Amino acid sequence: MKGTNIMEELNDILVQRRAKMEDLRSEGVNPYANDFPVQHTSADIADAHENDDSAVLEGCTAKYVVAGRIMARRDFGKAAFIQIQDRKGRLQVYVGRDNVGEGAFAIFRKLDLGDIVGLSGTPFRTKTGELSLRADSIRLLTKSLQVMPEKWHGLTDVETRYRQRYLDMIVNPGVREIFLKRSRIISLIRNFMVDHDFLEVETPMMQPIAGGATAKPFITHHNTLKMDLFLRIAPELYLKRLVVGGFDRVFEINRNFRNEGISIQHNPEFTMMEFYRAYATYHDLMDFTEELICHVAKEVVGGQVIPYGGKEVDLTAPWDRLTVKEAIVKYGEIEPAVLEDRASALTYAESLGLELDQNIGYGKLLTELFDAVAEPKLWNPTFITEYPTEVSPLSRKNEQHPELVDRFELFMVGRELANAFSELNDPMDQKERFLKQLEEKEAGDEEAHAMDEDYIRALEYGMPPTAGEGIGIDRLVMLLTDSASIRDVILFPQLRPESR
RNA sequence: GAGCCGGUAGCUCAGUCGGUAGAGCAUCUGACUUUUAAUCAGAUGGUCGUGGGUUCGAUCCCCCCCCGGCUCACCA
Repeated sequence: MKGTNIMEELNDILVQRRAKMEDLRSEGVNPYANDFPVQHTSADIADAHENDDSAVLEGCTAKYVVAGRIMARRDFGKAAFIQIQDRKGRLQVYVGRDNVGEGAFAIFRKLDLGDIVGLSGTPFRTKTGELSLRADSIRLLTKSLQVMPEKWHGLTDVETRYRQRYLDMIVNPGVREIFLKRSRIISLIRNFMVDHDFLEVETPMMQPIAGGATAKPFITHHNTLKMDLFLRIAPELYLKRLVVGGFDRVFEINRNFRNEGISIQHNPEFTMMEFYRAYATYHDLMDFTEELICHVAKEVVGGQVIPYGGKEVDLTAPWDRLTVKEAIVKYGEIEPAVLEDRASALTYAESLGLELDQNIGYGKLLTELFDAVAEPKLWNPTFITEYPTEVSPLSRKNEQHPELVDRFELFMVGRELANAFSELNDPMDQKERFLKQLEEKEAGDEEAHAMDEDYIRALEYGMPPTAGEGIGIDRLVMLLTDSASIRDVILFPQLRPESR
């Protein structure tokens, strides 16, 4: 039988809800009304009357028209207290038969937790002192056919929270807070950049060559062009083309996609801000980054010492600055000489239990050591400089030490938050670096950088000396919202499809 | 990709040393016009993640698979 009734698959509560909705319809109540002009929020009432005592409110004739979802309900036969939730918070409403009328009250009695109502009323204080609204009218605006999670324990199952984020947002106020903060953080960053005369731009998400970083890309296909495209792993090469074109202070806040593992700090799509500033060096960007993040933290968290993971992070400037080697020496508690030649560094790495290719380059070896020994211990913000040229195909070489590049990464709470360098603008050098990367690709490194001929051509027209940086926005939001997992700061984190 | 842990009512959880399951909240019926997890009386609700095996009998033991979490690997 084709038309198996879906009702048969529903539990009793869901069947009841649907039946109630039909009842309401038959009584002439539209369960999906669309004609209620809301005039106030819960916050308007709180803001206006939080300091009024019951005597003052007794004479108050102000009328408020609000709407929201019923989150709690305490019935007393001919009256009830409900709590409604709107975008600003919760409001207690006293609904009495004598105030709203017998007909409206009879319908109100049939409403469920989760239903959305519109109502009007005047403020008063209850016997226990809670600022509330005494409804003089109430009506159903939207029927909820699903059941709200438990009022006390709420929704804690992480899988359901991520899959049904809407429900998570309804019942977990902390989740709302995080995403309100996320929005605020991004606004603050955007305003800061614009105030410093940066121009916001949008560059391709679908790219014929996935450049600007070393990572495995997602592949997609354009039917009409009959060509594969890559979802971008970074906007870098396009933004630098804009610097060549004369937009010499640009930034972009947008998604990158990397086809790699998922973890507590990695989502396949993540938000990054990249910015480029001509006539600046990576030293300038260290100061700029300090200023930017301190500013955002002050606005969002209220200070420079912020809670994270049960501890505190001190963002007070100036931040520590160490070279890669200094950091390994400091946190590995070794003699500097150990790192001065490849062989002794490799012996040291093996003593730590690192499994490395015997042919690993000296530069790569140093960064492996740094990741193992120093990164997890960098709690307060620290700039790390003097990265090997070998692992930095797009960075400008240091003029005194060409085996190093003018680059820093910023670390906090044991993880990388930003990566910046003085840009390589010598097209010949750039071409050689790309060729070197191609060799590595042929040697089996899937993530080696691809050759981008047009980018070389752009550099040949001349790119002014420029410094550029990428800041991981999700990780910054994690830090400023004291979130342990990147999934807690991404509205819809990537999950496998729900099995049915 | 590997290891460990988990999946029982709408939600939060307990439980069965193998004899087909309980609580609280929610829901339903009734009482109640100032409650704050309201209260009181009664009631309903489950293919115990999926499939297979062992067994007289499996939600429980074994195996495969699915989904999630954490750790590691890769990376930002």
